[in-house]
Amino acid sequence: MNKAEILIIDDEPQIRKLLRINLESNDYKVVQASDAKEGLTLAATHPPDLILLDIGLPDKNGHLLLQELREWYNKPIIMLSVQNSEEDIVSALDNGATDYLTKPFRTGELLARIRSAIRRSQNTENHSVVIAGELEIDLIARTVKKTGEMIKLTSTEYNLLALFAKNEGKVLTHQLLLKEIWGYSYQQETQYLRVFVGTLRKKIEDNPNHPEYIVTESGVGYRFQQPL
Amino acid sequence: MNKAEILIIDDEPQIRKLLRINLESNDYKVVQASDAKEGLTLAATHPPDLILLDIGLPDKNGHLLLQELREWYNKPIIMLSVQNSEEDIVSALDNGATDYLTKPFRTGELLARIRSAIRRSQNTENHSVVIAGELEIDLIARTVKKTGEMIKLTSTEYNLLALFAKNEGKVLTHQLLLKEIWGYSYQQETQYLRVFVGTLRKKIEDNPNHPEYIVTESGVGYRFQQPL
DNA sequence: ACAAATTTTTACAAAATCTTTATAGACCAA
DNA sequence: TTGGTCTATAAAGATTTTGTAAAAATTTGT
Repeated sequence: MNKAEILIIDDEPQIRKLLRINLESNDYKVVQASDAKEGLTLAATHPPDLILLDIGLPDKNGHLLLQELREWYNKPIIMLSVQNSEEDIVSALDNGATDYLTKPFRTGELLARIRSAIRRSQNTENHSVVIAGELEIDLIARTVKKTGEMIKLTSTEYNLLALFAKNEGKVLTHQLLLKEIWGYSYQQETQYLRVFVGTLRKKIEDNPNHPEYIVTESGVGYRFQQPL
Repeated sequence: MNKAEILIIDDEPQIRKLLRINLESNDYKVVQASDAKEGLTLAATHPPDLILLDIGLPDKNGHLLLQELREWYNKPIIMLSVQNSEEDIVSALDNGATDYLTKPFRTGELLARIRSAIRRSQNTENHSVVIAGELEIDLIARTVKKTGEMIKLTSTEYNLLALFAKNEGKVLTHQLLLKEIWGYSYQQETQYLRVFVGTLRKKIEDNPNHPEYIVTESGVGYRFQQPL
């Protein structure tokens, strides 16, 4: 199981330090930004599993940053703020924030709310094991088996296959795939997809020249499906 | 869009009344229970879209009821409690509560958290499928089936068919079709349409010489319709 | 710091799709 | 019937998209 990655966007060094220590000791990988600009860049180049976003940033209002992030980022965003006004809370939640905590917060509660948010975002209506033909993809254990045999995948290969498995039968566009796996700013790098779909097919298809699991939809993207 | 239904499980009549009035004036349908037993029965016989669950119930601890509900109910459950202890909050969230608010709560915030929870839970199921005769066009998965068999279409063929399907029964002019599929500057290229309507008919019609799904309206355009 | 594993680039071949051209048929009005 | 307009189909050609191998760069683990 890979560590979940959390991006902290907050300008107060003490808060960042407090958060980092608590999160790392709970087995999260932490990335930090001290202003909106840096946060946006980090989120776009390397999408985290959850964002902790302070409202009072020096260079941009947190509500605005939330809206900008929500244009393409759909994993959890938990807002932190010294503001306890109802207006702030309602606005944040209606703009797509997953949760809202007022500072000072209790770290145990914050951690529980983070666990809850990540759990829900991974449980998007999918079973923990996806079975397609001879393939078994265990989304909790992060393992893949074919006819019972374990298949060794690199991290990126697995992430790609898991995304496919969660959307069995649906076409996933190049852009969606790139956005989800590599990040918002990689949407033009379709060559990455060709390479990684290629290596995945070599590992999971009976005949990589006539793929049955990952089929290409020319000009659109790829589709993961039950073999015929 | 039907009204979302909310089940309130709380033993204090004043709180129930306050909640009911607020929720109903925000266009929710409200069902009420005053103890755990009644709540469980109501939830089971007529599953609501969201449950508001008070922790301090007379006949059973709310934490326990939460666990029992979560064995089968996977829509949002928001916990309400006079308890503000971190232990309570963490326990509730880790047992699958969607959110936790301490009484007295601000109704605006509660309503925002309810909207947020319902929005997220509904995001997972919106399959729109157009059915015409033997044809099934799944606009999300981007698949077309005829008598259950998948039909392989190229990107442009699919785009064209999807546009037809979204406008079943209506005549679509050459210009509109060309503009939508190829772009504004292709409005004179009616030959494109002849070619692509031709290939589509070969793939979806029983007898392409006597089309039933895509009929031509000479001099005007084409119409997609239910076969007679 | 080094070796191994993985990801990112680059280059080119192969396949699929789209565009264009050519030809023929259908329909209608004079 | 005849000429004109609109439509259908096949097939060649041009273009775009995809697949694959392998080198270069980066990351990871020891």
